[in-house]
Amino acid sequence: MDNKEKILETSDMLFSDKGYNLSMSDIAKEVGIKVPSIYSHYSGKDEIILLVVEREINRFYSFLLEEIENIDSISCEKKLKKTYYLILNYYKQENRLRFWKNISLIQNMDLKKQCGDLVRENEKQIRDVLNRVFELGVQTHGKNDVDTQAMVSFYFVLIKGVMDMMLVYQSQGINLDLFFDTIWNEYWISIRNRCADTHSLP
Amino acid sequence: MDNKEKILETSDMLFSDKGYNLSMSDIAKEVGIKVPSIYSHYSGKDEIILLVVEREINRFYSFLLEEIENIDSISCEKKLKKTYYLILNYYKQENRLRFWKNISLIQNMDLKKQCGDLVRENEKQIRDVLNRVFELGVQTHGKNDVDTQAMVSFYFVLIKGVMDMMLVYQSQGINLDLFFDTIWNEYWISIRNRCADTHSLP
DNA sequence: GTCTATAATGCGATAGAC
DNA sequence: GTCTATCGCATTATAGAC
Repeated sequence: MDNKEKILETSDMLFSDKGYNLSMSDIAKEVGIKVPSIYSHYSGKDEIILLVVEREINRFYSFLLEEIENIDSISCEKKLKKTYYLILNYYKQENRLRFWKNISLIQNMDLKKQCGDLVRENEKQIRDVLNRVFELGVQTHGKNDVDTQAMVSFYFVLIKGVMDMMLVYQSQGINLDLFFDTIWNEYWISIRNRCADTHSLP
Repeated sequence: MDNKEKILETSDMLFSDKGYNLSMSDIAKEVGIKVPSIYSHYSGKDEIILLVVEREINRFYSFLLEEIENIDSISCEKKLKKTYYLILNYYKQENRLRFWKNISLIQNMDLKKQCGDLVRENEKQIRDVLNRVFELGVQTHGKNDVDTQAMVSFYFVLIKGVMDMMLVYQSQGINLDLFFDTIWNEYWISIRNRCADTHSLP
């Protein structure tokens, strides 16, 4: 791997650790070059961070959209559950959760806005896909009067809430898989009456 | 107000804005003194931040615990709903959400741990209170086999998730009250079968 | 592309006069 | 308690030799 690429890989790692406060000297030390050499590849710190964040955003959302497309089940529950675990297992990976948390904490306002816009744009796509899943689910269940947009919002709250708790639990070495299951079960009870494929009241 | 107090008030404001990256010169400028004067009141930046965070944590949790105690309703739903809005309306206040987000992002690891421990300690108290609310709720509903700990976890996920979304919505000027209501309704559907005081199936 | 040397800035913190 | 002056350090970035 050439140094140009190595700089980005190193910066990805450092960004997940230190966020915007990663320093050029940190990068140089880790890559094994001196600071001025970095400037022969990139214009500066902000360009590097933007590139690293863009790459990660594209990687995650293209992965997620492709995986969701490939869920062959027509069951609403299975699609939602699979997506839930897809997202959470992605964030369970070393550093990925802190990487994403650090995006929203970039101190440079211009850069922060650029990254935030990129995230929102992609998140909207996921929102649309999920909305269609819910619409199909409530139709199958024969409840056309249900507000699917609210259900998507609630689904997002669920994911974001679990991610927030993960940060704490991860540092305490608590078993995350068990936590994921517990929360999913609680959640599924909440919506199975509205978009389950088979009626299964308690 | 004397300068000693004014330094803390200013630091509270600056911390919610810049987090750990607030600078001694920022504080001095805002208070209207020079940097060395701060050192005649406090030992340094870390002491100031610790004091400011401690004050905020104590303020919030004593407020919350007192308010929860004072909910005279015996209805499980009302208690949970009231608590939900208490917390979210507190965080809706100018800066408070970013203040709390910044606690978890303090770059000084010792300081971060001290603050984190303080939060966890207080959060555990809230957890216990909520657990009793759920226990009472499921008993009244006659469903003793329900896992109330999981319900508390789910309730926490709910709150944390909404808070995460608030950060985005707040900056976009979206009506938060409507969002709070939507999510609460979605949530309540999920648990009314298990701890509602009156059976009210759809 | 990589280096040495250095500029320019900002930071937390201190000495010591008043 | 407040100030001026200053230290020591880290940061991003550039000039110019090789």
